Formats: sequence, C-alpha cells, structure tokens
Amino acid sequence: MPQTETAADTKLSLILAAGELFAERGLDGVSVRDIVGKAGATLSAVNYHFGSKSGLYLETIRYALERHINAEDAMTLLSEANPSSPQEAADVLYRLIRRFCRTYLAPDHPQWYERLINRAVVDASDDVSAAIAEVLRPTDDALHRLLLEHVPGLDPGSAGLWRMCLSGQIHYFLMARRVINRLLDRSEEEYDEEFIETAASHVARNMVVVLGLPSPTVQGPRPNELGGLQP
Amino acid sequence: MPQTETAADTKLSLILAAGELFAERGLDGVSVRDIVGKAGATLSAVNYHFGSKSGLYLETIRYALERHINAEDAMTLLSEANPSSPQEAADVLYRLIRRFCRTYLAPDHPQWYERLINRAVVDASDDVSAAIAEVLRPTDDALHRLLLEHVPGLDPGSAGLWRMCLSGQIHYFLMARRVINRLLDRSEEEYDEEFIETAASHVARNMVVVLGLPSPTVQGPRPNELGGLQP
DNA sequence: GTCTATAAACCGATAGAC
DNA sequence: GTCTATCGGTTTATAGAC
Repeated sequence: MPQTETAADTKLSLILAAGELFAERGLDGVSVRDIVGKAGATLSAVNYHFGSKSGLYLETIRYALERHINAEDAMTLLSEANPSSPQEAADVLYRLIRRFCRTYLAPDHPQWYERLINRAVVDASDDVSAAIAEVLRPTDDALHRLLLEHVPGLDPGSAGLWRMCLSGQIHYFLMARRVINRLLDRSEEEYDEEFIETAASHVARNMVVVLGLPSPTVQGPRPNELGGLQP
Repeated sequence: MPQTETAADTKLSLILAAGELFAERGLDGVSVRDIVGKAGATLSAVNYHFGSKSGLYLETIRYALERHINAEDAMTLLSEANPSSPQEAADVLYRLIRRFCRTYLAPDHPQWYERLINRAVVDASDDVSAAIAEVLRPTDDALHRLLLEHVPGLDPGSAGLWRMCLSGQIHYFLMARRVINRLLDRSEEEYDEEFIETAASHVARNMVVVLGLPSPTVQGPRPNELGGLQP
C-alpha cells in the first residue's frame, strides 16, 4: 500500500517540521506556510491530516509528550539499586539527577521535544496545560514515592516543593539559554559540554543536600575550573 | 498644556494595556487591535507614539524593566546588616530570598512587569535578550559580590550557578502556575497566599543550606501543614 | 491524498481630514 | 494628537480538479 506509506510520510514530516518550529517560536510565531515549506508539503495537507493549525499543534505536543525524557528508566534503576545507607541513597540520587539534567540539556534525541513541552508549560492554555499535567503526573508520583521511601524524615509537602524546584531549574537552564549565555559573556547560541556537565553536577549536588542527605561522594567537575562564570 | 497631558495619558494607557496583554500571550499572540481596544485608543495612536508594534513592545519591556523587582533594596539591607557570624549571615540571606520570592509571586505592583520580562527571557530574540541581560547584570553582579563576601569558601563559579538556580526556581513558580496548580489538583488560576508563603520559605531555606551556611533559625510555615501537596 | 486556486478574515501600517 | 478610511500583504481554511 504505497499510498498509505506516502500519506504517513507526509503526516510525519509535518509533525516533525511543525514541532521544531513551534518549539523555537511558539504557536503564534509560526505560520502554516512556514511549516509546509519546511516539510515539503502543501497547505491543504495540514487541513487534511490535522483539521486545522491548532490540531497540528496538539499533535506535536502529543508526539513530544510520548517521547520526552521522563524519569521512569532512571527510577527503575534507582529502585533496583535499593540503597541501604543514607550515603548510598545520596550517591544514587545524585547520579540520577545529574543524568536527568544532562539528558535534558544535551539529549540524544531531537531537543525540540523538551523545548516544545516546556514552552507549552509557560504558554499554558487551559486544555494543553491539563494534558501536560496528566502526562507528567505518573512520573511525578513515582518520584514522590521514591523520595518518601529513601529519604528519612521527609514530609509529603516538602517532597512536592522539592520536585517543583528541580523542574524549575531544569526548565530555566533549558529555556533561558540566550540570556544565560549573555550574562556569561558568551556569544554561542548553545551551551558547551563543559557547562552542561558543571550545571548538571551543581543542581544534582544541591538537590541531594537540601534533602538532608549526606553530601554525595561521587564528584563531577569542579565549578571553579569553569572559566567565564565570574563577572 | 492639556494637549500634552492627553497625549501622555494615551501613550501610558497604551503601554499599560500592551504590557498586560504581551505578558499574558506573548508578542505574536496579541494584535495591535487588541491593544488599542483595551486601551480605548485607535490604531494610528500606536504608530504615532511608538512607530510600530515592535516599538511598543520594546517600550513595554523597558517600562517593566525600570519598575521590576530587583534585589537592590534588599541588598543594601543585607550589606547594612553586615552579619558577623555564619548563622547571622544565614538568617539575613534567608529573609532576603524569602522576601524576594514572595514579592515576585504576590507583588504589590502589577504582576505583568515580572511576567513580561520572564516571558521575554524565554522568547529571547537576540536584541531583546541582550537588553534584558544588560539590565539584570548590575543586580546580578552586586548579588555576586555580596555572596563572595559573606559566604566563606564560596568560589565564583559556584556563585554564578547558585544565582541561576535561584532565578530558575522563581521563574518557574511565576510562569508555570497553571501546570503547577493542575499537578496540585487545584482549580484556581493563581496561587493562594499560603502556598506562596510556603514556597518562598522552602526556596529560601534550600538556597541558604546549599551555600554551606547553617540552617536558618528564622522559620516560615512548615510545608507539611500545607494541604493538597501530596498526590 | 495531493494539488492549485481562491475565499474570507485579519494583520500592521499609512494617508489625510480635523 | 487623534480620528476614519483604506492600502497592501498575510493569515487560516476551503473548494474542486486530478
């Protein structure tokens, strides 16, 4: 069925082109003509496959949500590790968060997945934010249970705020890179690997420490080895 | 000179209407017709006073940047306090950050100042992000110096990352409130005072603790007294 | 399913009267 | 300075041929 293959290709190429553009410029910053130009399709293909521009937008959100980084893989890793001492829990959690941050900032899949979702979190029309919250909830709940299990004396309210603070830091490093690079007097558009490594280690260490766990013994690069951070 | 007064009123009303709309929906999400409708002015008033839509946009950014919350007042307060012991430094810094967060989330001036700037940080066209970075830099530098002065053993690189993490958490609480309220199973649009107080205290305590300072003795509300945070 | 052609509405910006 | 009227361009969406 060559027709179906071609149709699927057209549909997918539209999602990929639109997702990348929406992630960079937002829903209102991209026209359907931009999208079909990038995808090599025509205007009517959008209406045929998705009904409307906002239908295509929702489809890119759904596509990204299904493929975005979540903590599940890493969390099964954490639950398998099953740390017995606070020090062991600190080290495992440190590696978990550091990998989480690093994967967000330098992912091995197209970065527009995370950028699109995090932009939608801010744009936040009511229906989209509800859909995002529902997709994030299982991961959020699982992380919540793991925290309460492995961190002695942690109350549920603090665990909730802790997760928001982690999300906030990752979100900011992901979305505010232009202003961050400006403040660092860097002309580059993206972060270099050294900065990503340092920032991920910094966030991970701090998030472990504020839980009252001992300081992780696993060490990333030292922040003071990173040039350009002092004003 | 009643004519000049009227002109100034028209110009100001346009800035106020546009700022509020841009903060909520972004540059591309607002039409000039929306703005003049809200401001009670006409289309040509925008071109007369600001040259173009983007001219008006830049003017709202400038207006918000001049009035937005910066740490200067609070920082002079900190430098006047001039803490002698680490415990004293921790307490002063704790109060500083808590007030900072609280003022961001429940400001005594129109909230669109902060929302507009933080949205622009993410949207980040090259020229706007440069302007924002230049305005934020003096405050950032002053905070940097104060940290190095009052926190023993802090290196410049860590101080830089610390400030980004603080900015990130405030940014996220300010901009992602729809998704956050969804994850908390709350139907309200804005945060209630209790949540703001708890979140500000949480962030402030953590930011002090990760600096290696002693835990602040000043206590805000306990997170576990806050209902609805556990899933 | 995909195309071209076009409809209908909206956009930012301007001309010109007052 | 402010208004009305309008220009020229772009937008999303659709109609209809193939």
